[in-house]
Parts: sequence; C-alpha cells; structure tokens
Amino acid sequence: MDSLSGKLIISVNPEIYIKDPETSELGKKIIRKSIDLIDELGFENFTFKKLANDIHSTEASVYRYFSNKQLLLAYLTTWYWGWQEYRLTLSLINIDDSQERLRRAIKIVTEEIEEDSRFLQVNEVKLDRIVRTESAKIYLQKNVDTVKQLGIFKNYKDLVEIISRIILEINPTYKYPHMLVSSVIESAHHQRYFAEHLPRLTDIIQGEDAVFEFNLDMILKTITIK
Amino acid sequence: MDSLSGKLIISVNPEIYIKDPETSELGKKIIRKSIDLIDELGFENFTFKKLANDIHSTEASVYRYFSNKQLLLAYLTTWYWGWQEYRLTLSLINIDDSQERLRRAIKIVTEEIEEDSRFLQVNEVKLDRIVRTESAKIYLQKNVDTVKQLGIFKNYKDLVEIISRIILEINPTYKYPHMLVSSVIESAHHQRYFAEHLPRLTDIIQGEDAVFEFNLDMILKTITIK
DNA sequence: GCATAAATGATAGTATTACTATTAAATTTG
DNA sequence: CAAATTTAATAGTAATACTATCATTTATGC
Repeated sequence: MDSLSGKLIISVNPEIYIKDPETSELGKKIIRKSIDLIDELGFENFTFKKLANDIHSTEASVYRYFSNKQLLLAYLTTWYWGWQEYRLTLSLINIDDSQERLRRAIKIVTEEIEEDSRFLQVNEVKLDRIVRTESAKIYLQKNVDTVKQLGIFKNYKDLVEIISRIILEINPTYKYPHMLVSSVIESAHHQRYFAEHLPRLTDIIQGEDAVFEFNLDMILKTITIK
Repeated sequence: MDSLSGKLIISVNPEIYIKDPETSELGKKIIRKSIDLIDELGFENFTFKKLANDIHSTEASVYRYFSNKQLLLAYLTTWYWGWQEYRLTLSLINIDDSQERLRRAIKIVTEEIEEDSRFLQVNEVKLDRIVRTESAKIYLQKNVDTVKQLGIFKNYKDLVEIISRIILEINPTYKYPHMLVSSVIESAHHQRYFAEHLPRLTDIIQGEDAVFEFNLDMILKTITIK
C-alpha cells in the first residue's frame, strides 16, 4: 500500500472548480492548507485572504482555482465522498458473501477515520471533521443552481448507490434502500459530531464502536426477511 | 383548538436572546419577518439590515434582541423543537398503548408540517423548511461556547428524551434509544430536503408518505424483541 | 397626570469580507 | 528562444457585521 503514496488521484466533478488544483503546486497547497485552516478556524472564519497569506500567495491567485469559498468546500466534500467510495471498493474486493459485504460497507462509512498516506495533500482526519461539521453549508444553500448541485452530489450519490445495491442483493424486495443508506451515513456523521461536541445527547458505550454497532444492527434488522 | 389562537407561548432558553422577542411588538415583528426573509433569501443572504428595512425599524434595534443572526436562527430552531414537543405532548394525551404512542411520535417528527394557527407570529411551514435547510448552520459552529451550545440544544434534547422513553417502554433492553431517535429525526429532515431539492437521491413512492413509512418500519424492526 | 426609566429611531462610523481589475514578473511549453 | 500561461503585487469597491451616540417616543410607578 505504501508504494502508492501520492500516486492516486480522486476525481472531482469539474463543474466545481475553475482550474483543477491537482494540476499545480499552488493548487495542491490550496487544498492542503485550506483543510488545515477550515478545521482550525471553522468555515465562517475561514477566508481566501487568510489562506493566501498562509501559503505565501495572494487572494487573486486563489480565486483562479475556486470562484468562492463555498465551492472550495464543495470540492473538499466531493473529494471526501470519492475517497470513501475508493476505500469501499478496496474493502469489497474478493468478498462474495453479501452479508459480509454489507458489514464492511457500513464499517467504512461509520468508523472513525484514520490518515491515508496514499493522498499526500489531504489530511483525512481533519477532512472528516470538516465534512461532519461544515458540509451542510454547501448543499444546504439557495443560490446554487440545480446542475451544479447535482455535480456536487455525484460522488455522494455514487457511494449511496453502491451500498444500496448490496442491500438489494440481500433483500431484493426492500422498498427504501437509498433512504436507508443515506440515513445511515448521515446518522453516523451526526452521532460522531454529537459524541465530540455534545456527549449528553448520545448513548456512548465505553469500549465499543457504538456508532458502527448501532448502525449495523439497525440496518440488518430493517432489511432482514423474516 | 381555535380558541387558543395566539395565547400560547413556546419557551426558549434565555441564553439565546438579549431581550425576549415575545415581550414586545417589535420583537414579534422580528420573529415573523425573519422567518419570511430567511426562507426567501437563504440564511447567508439574510441580514439584520434587510430585516430592519422590512419591518421599518433599524439595524441597531434588531441588535438589541439578538447579538447576531446565528443566534436569531438558534432562537427559531429552538422554538421549533419546543413546538414539536408541544405537538407531541398533545398527540400522546390519553394514549396508553406503547406501540401506538411510538407510532404517533414518529408521525409527529417525520410528517409534513402544516400551519398551526395557535402561534400567530410563526409560519410553521416556512420555519420547518428553514430548520431543515439552515439549522445545521447553528450547531455546527466553532465560536459558540459549550454552555450556550447546550442551551441551544435543550429543546431538541428534551424531544429526543421523550421519544426514547417510549422506546424503552416497548423494549427496556434496547441499547441505543437516543441514537435511534435522533437518527430518525435527522434522517426525516434529510429525506424531505432531498425529496425537495435532489429527488434523484431518494426513493419516493407516489401516494404514500414514504418518509414516515420508512422511519416507522425501520424503528419498529430495530427495537422489536424476537 | 407627571416624572422617570426603558425602548426605539436616526445617523454615523469602523474593520472585515468577498470579490474584480490591472499590470508586471515569473514560469512553463512548444 | 518566443509565446503563452500562471502567479504576484497592488488597488479598489460594495456589502456586511457590527458598535456608539444621542434624540425621541412609549411605557410604568406613583
């Protein structure tokens, strides 16, 4: 796995950026440092000016990659879902049993994130925190037109689709696979957010990964044919 | 029910406001019009200046009620959860059967909202849309301190608690009642948001309230002892 | 009904933000 | 090496998120 360090690229819908940040040093710096800064300051206090200062460049240069900070955040989020799909694909290779495939899929989307050395410019732990904390701020937005919205969601949708198919392998008559999957994904993010910031709102059980256990249990009971 | 028009007040944690908007005409106008404006413009394009213009008052006067627009949104959201708890309480009066109580609770938190004439200054349909679309923007925030965060969440937490108790009536050994309930609440909001803005991401079935059916089915299967 | 306090309005001002524009310098590419 | 592209440097604008001050209106206690 280590030999893949820095060689892989997660593709992001080109609607989102002006110039692909993967294609230049400055672009990569923008990605790397924006993750640090958004995680540190929060999205509202993050500005292109601060980012430019930190990477010793200028505001105008950053604007040549992304037309505003919401779309930069959209880029990061889309990258994140593309990365999750990639991790999921790896985790399912050569696994034939549907139940096991589902278990692994739920694990991927609910477990705590660790750093992935294959992608040098991205700190996945911070990015995961950003997606949990801030991603609502992109797709919950008025002024974004539908086509672009769909572009932003493509990677997320693809991930949901893959897991929905596994559910239908297990129970072809289950009526709401997409709802169930996106419900699990959103709920996992929420639970981890709450656990971090508002522990009194969750059922945390020491020594087990409650978020994973809860979601796996729920999904299995929901789709199993009696 | 009509005789209660305008007489009831949903209480909101005082940490959130500077001056209680329920106590003056100006305050009520602020609430009424901010719901209209946020729904119309989206939260980022909503400003205290625009609000002040619309109610023929001044920015400075609005700032005397709320120290910033995030806290005004927090007020609206908190009111919303308090209102949901109130609706839930009414819906459960005199109902003894636990299964039926749960069914009603899920209905309350997942069904489509209609206007409630008992609260004159609030358009609940718009407010529901705001909470679904924008509420992530309050509680997903850095600079808010813990005490205030908890204040903002109190009404939400109370609602989760009530429904969790019903679950424990049905299955006292179920391990994750709070997770399950908040998962259902969040997921219902997400599903309705998606259905409205990104229909391709959901399983919509004509002629039935899929969001309610999906969630009720899921919750029952999850907690039922075999 | 009057005095006092409280709430509101009117106006002004500041630092920051989210951009756009222009030109010069550096770097890449053919 | 020339031409094209990218970046840096700088400046500027309209809007935003406040804060401050003071005059005027409205409510309340006696």
